[in-house]
Amino acid sequence: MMDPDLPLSATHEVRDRCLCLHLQRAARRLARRFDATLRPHGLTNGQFSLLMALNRPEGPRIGDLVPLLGMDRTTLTAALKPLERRGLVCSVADAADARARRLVLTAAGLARLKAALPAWRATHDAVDATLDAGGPEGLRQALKQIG
Amino acid sequence: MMDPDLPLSATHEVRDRCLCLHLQRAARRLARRFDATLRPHGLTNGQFSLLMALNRPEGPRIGDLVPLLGMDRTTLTAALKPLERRGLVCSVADAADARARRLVLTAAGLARLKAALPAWRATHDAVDATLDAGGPEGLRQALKQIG
DNA sequence: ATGCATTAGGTTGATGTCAACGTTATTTGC
DNA sequence: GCAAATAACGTTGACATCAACCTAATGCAT
Repeated sequence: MMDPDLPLSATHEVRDRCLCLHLQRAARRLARRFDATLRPHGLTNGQFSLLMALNRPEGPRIGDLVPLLGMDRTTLTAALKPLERRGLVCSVADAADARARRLVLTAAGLARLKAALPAWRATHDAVDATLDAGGPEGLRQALKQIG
Repeated sequence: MMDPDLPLSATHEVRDRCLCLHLQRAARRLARRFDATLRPHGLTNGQFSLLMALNRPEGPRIGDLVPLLGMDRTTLTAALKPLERRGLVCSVADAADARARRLVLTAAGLARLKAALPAWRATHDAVDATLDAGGPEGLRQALKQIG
């Protein structure tokens, strides 16, 4: 039945060792956990991270967020649409560069963020506590090397 | 300008410490890297993992893959559609349970997998080599604790 | 100054992702 | 045996994700 060129051992190798698979799986599960925590506040984990990144003296441009969030520029454009529609974010033309737009938290967006912060912190502390080997900092370091 | 209830320090706390953000970001970047490696073979990283999981003596049911891939059951249903349409996977009714269906690699799917395996291995080895602190095994352990 | 590469961003199409809800089949409790 | 609970799966709707392709503005080099 099994193709000798693709033995079960290859399947098990991917299952047990593939960092891409392990990372995707852990990311999905952790995302669901944060999504559940943030749901009462009407935010997903990605929306929380994005909104929080806008809390600066000067609103960032889309391109500024790419290295921070690690997502494609066009993904960001799409992710902003529901937030703008819900009035949590608005974009203003950049004063110095007509190509760019600055992203700004609205009062509603700021209120949403402030309300959600304790939930994020509680879940985050709980996750941190489950990490022993190397501690959370070791994991963050390892993730930084991968990214 | 900045709301005193949501100071910059909170924003920096999320940016620097949020494991959810760090995990999502690393997962996106690594996914793009594997996607690029697998693109000549017409597969994404997720499709590769999924197809590889079907390489068993007896095709698994959808529910069997949920813990392995860590994704929602309905996500799996959706992910299978393009693969079935392209003739890489087909589903057959389970002999013992009329509710379930078994997922089976087609000959084309198997060929695709075999062809893609060296690319996966090369990229995977390269990623492994970039991890020093704790080594790849330490990271996998940490990810398992999170998931 | 002007031409051209670069940069910021948008749009489209395909796929990935999940919650909420519904259907059908199995199992379990009595 | 049969009713209720459970389990396996599908569909829908909303959002996330990226590659490929496009427009417009900036900047630099001559």
